[in-house]
Amino acid sequence: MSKPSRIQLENRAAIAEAAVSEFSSRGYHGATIDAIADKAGMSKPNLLYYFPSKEVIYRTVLEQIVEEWLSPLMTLDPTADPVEELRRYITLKMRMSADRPHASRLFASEVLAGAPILKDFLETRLKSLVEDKATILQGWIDDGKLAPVDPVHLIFMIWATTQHYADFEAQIDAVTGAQSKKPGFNEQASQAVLSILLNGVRPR
Amino acid sequence: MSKPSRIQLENRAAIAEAAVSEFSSRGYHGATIDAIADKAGMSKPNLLYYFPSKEVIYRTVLEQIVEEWLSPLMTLDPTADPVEELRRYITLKMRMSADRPHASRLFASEVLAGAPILKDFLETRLKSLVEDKATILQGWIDDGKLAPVDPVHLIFMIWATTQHYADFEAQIDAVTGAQSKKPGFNEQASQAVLSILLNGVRPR
DNA sequence: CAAGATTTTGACCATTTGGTCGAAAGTTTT
DNA sequence: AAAACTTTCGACCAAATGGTCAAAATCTTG
Repeated sequence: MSKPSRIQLENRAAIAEAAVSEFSSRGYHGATIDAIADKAGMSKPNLLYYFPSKEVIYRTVLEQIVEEWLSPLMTLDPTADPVEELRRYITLKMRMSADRPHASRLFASEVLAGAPILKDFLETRLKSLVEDKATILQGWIDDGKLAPVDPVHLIFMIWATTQHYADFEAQIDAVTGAQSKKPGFNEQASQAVLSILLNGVRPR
Repeated sequence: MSKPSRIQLENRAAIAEAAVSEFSSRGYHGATIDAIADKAGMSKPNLLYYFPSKEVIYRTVLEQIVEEWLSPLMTLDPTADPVEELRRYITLKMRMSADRPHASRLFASEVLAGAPILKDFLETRLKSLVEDKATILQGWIDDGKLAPVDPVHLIFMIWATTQHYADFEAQIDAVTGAQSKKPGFNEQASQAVLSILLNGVRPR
């Protein structure tokens, strides 16, 4: 096993990108290898030279997404100011939603379907991560620095609201008249989300 | 055209229920007529005697869902207390999420895919409904009865958080250790959501 | 209960699609 | 530039699946 060639790297990347796009908008079963290969600029047999099967493509891109999806949650600093920490985290997640909407939708699509592939990951790594962060939040609550709310539900709410802007983009565009494409929309949305969530958890 | 017989009504209902279940967990393309027919307790040709095609089944159940999904938003009373009105609405949506998770997920799946079927509905009826309710919310804000937040984003946040409990059930179950099946979980979730959202919009 | 209408289904067809194969085209190495 | 290796793809296959049809079974009604 030698290092992958330049062609290998380029093609694998092109396939992954095309796959995220196709899987996220058509769903696992709706996406076809042909369409992914087309979008990646190669023939179907050529694509299958790089990935052995459709399912492996799916697993591969899903794993990549999960890794980058997870990273920002890991950085909650228990010694910092809770409201500012949450502001930073929410802002980051809003930006991720705006930057990689396909990735968000692919993850959503997998979970919607009952997370057949990610179930194990969710039950182990994500679970312990959430428990970990919930402890930090609970510590802040115990110190009176945060209003008393169930920390796990707070985490769910942050995920729900931030990811909503990517996952339900079609609905948001329809209702706002495609405002979400305009520059500044994301800032406006972040404003609103931050205002409500942070006021919602500020101790009173 | 005479009235549908008892058999017609029963079978159409059984098919619709099976279809919601299949479409919501497998997606449009992943669901098969065979599986829907099986779940509805009949053969595939028999199912196709009641619905001419897969797409018509899909459209039919989606329309039913949209109608019931829409109804609770219509009842915001501008003369009532804003926080209490929002509490009522959020509670109702949380209950809907818990009662009809499949329906919620089917709707989510359609919007995730770019709302190919519902686009028109979202751009017309839902849009004007949102504009309508946003006006009511803005009125409350102008009266100082609600914190100044963009009303449209507030509506999005309510949808996001409440539907999250149905749409991401797999993730929530994984992270909480299948707590969501236990009685009382929905009350606890409602508590947290209400606490954060209502405190978030209460004027200060 | 018999005639007519409705409901049900086994057998079948056409298309789509995931995946294979062998040979051709292109690259890299010696 | 020849050998060796990597990459590409046309042609093909088998399974899955949406949908048809004619005949059988069942139900309704005069």
